[in-house]
Amino acid sequence: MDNDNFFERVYKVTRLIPYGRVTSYGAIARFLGAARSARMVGWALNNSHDKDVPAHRVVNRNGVLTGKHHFAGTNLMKDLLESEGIVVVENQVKDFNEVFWDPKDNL
DNA sequence: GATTTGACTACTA
DNA sequence: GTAGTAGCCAAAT
Repeated sequence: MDNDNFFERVYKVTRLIPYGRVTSYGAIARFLGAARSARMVGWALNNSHDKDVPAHRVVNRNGVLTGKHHFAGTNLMKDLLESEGIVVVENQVKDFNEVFWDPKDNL
């Protein structure tokens, strides 16, 4: 099943992120019950290369695109976010609190 | 099987 | 408000 692994769970939640919205690693981790495993979320997304996971919509709690360096292009993450209507300035999401989406909102 | 790492978060100075 | 350190859990080597 795709729900057996922690990774798959992260992918599923990340895929639930609506258009023009972003979330934080901690939010996803907490939603999965691994409140203190935010780093695991990042690691899971690292494996999401083969998955259809919008990892560019996941940022740290500060709204900073910490993982942009892991993307193919340096500005790929920023470009993707801006394409969704999200304003990104200096690798940081503007109005992060407004575009922030919590997985709990899906419940 | 033990050690290191890693796209984080929270606390403390 | 900024900077540095500690804690955390799970996978990779």
